[in-house]
Amino acid sequence: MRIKRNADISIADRPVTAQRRLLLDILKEADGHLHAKELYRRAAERDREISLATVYRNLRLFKELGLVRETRLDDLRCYYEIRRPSEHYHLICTACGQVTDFESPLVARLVADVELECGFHAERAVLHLEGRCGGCKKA
Amino acid sequence: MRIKRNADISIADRPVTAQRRLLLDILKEADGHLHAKELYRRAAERDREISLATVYRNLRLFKELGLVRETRLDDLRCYYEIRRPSEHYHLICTACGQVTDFESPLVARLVADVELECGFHAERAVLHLEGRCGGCKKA
DNA sequence: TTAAGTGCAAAGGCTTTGCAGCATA
DNA sequence: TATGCTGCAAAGCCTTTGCACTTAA
Repeated sequence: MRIKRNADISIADRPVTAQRRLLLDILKEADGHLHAKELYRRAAERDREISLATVYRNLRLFKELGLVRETRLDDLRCYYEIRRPSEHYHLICTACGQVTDFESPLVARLVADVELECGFHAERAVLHLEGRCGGCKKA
Repeated sequence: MRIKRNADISIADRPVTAQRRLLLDILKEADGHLHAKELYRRAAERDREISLATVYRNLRLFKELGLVRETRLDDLRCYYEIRRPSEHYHLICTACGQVTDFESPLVARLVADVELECGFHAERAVLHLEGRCGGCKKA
């Protein structure tokens, strides 16, 4: 066992262990859309002792702290990505599996419409479009 | 074991067993948003011998035939509902758990925008808004 | 000492699958 | 007989949890 604390980043008031730092680093490098096992695989390349339980525990922590966003892009598992200032959504190509981000001002309008018409106050919109990306459309 | 075939409805060219009929009936009555175990629970009230495996197998069949739509409204499980002619989306109240349907023409516009701007051809939009329904907003 | 984090293994919960028996043609 | 559906039980997969040990303050 070796837990190395690291003071140059902070995760709320929680201790920053080497594992946490490593996981956040990988999430940032990956630019999103990692599932837990893939994150674990990449982390294990740099720290052979890290465990899957630690990955899950910290993903949950990051999520609760708002550092990371969890989304279910398929029916198998959750995907995680560093939370960015602006909300975005996903395009999922059912042919090649590629996941791309997109933004649209229409989502905010839709949320406003729903509040007016249904009285429902939305705090989060989960939106992804499934179909064929530019490349696969041609093929 | 008793498999009773029933000719007065059809499921593509597949045999309509008593179990399939029962499951479709319950899905129709429920007006959507059932998860597999709840569907099983309700089915078992009328047919004590039906099995959870049959529920899952037939949900998958219905899904493949386009009779039923599967959506993950939370991270635990999938929810199933009879597919209706017009596409709709869901409002999920994080306070009381209530799930409501809504439609919006903005989704079609968004899909068109994405096709123009990103070259992505969407075949399905998965959209739900999480927040507080009218009742829970006041409380 | 006290509170918190970790690895390991076991357990949970949802879903799928293997198998033998039954149903229909 | 041949194909397809079913129930049951077991297995799969993702995720969480219990426990003992380690770390840091």
